[in-house]
Amino acid sequence: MTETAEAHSPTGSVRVLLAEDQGMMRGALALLLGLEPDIEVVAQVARGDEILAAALDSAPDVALLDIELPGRSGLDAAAELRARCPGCRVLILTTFGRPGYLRRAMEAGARGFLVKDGPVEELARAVRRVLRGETVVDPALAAAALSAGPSPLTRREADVLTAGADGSTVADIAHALHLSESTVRNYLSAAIGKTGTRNRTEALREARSQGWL
Amino acid sequence: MTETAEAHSPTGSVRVLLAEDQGMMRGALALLLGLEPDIEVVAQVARGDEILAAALDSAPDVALLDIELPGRSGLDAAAELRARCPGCRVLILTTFGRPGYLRRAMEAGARGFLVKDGPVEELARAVRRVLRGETVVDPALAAAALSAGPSPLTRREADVLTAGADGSTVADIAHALHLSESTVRNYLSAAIGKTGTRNRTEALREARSQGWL
DNA sequence: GCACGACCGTGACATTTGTCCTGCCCAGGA
DNA sequence: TCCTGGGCAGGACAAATGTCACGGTCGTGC
Repeated sequence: MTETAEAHSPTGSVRVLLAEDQGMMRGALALLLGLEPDIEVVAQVARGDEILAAALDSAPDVALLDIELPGRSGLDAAAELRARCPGCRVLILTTFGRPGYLRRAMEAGARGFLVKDGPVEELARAVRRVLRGETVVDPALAAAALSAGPSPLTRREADVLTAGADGSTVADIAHALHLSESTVRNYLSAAIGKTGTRNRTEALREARSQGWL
Repeated sequence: MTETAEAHSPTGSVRVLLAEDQGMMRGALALLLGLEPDIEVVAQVARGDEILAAALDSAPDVALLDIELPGRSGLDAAAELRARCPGCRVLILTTFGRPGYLRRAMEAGARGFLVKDGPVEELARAVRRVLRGETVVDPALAAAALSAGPSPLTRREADVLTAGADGSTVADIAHALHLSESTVRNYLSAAIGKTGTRNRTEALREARSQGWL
């Protein structure tokens, strides 16, 4: 007995949940997938914190999740789905092929990782492959993710870095995180050192591009 | 005689050029527009510097342009099309409804300005309205753009700000722009003052959110 | 001609940022 | 048990950043 048979709804049509914040993108993808004879979009959400409820409600076979969503990260939602909605396979669909994103997606139990570049046809193909139990990942990206290793930043270092992303001063960050200014400077210095950069702005860029935040 | 008749190709089908860097988005929109019986996508490009050539080649009625494109800004391309391809109406399609973007789009001769939020149906509707000679702009956004006034930053202030966006030091910027470090600091200070912010990072954020860069 | 503003530069100065070293507490592993 | 690593904090110091006052050159417009 194949995995496909288990996962399929009896009608033979793949039930897909779509989570994507940009309205036009969401609508376009939904319409597109809906055109495929064997695919049916049963739920659409624009926020990360609406994913779980929608999934429990509509029991999709595949959840197509953007990562950067308002309310809750698609990666967090993926982990949640894994626990609360085991029949549902997660396929991550993201703008950025950051090594750290891929790593975290896999750790969260995602079955596939797709970048928003590349042709649209890949989307339906990936949905079907994931449903068949295959794992869908760009090999080059996978290699990069493996070779890069996990994030060298500690939880607090990442916190401080993101808290300063908007141009906040050391004092601002210290206040926001209930830390002393000395501590903030120490974390920032550590983050700068670990990223091999020269200041917090560069450190932030590097950490972001690696998917460490 | 209506404007529509002038602009239309004889077949009665609207010829559309699509410029959008994200592959999946581009493909999805092209497919979608292609589904409309009266619309035909005659050219697709992923870079800003390919727009003009493609337009001259395919003579579209409407050019659907993203703003943030590699190679050349969609806004610059719009101004170019206005001069070299007068029969072609420009419809800007962008992620961010920044007041300054709208202002510059209109100054560049765009006939419409659409944000990527909002439903997909708006897209085909906007294409048709632009072709009929109407101007398509979200009224709330238009009001914001008008009330905000034009950018207070001079060309050089904007240059220096963007050159420092990646965390470059004063010395880096000075070298990149062939300026003295003192001059760079003066421009930076001016930009910080005009944006009412406390440092270059905040100034950059503010200038970006206003569409001044 | 003159005022104005954009452009470019200098130098001095105060503040912020980044580095390094020290110390303490606590949890988990060898 | 000791050792290590994370979290937190203080202090001293050098470097980068931001401010200000000043001077000069252009072009545009009144």
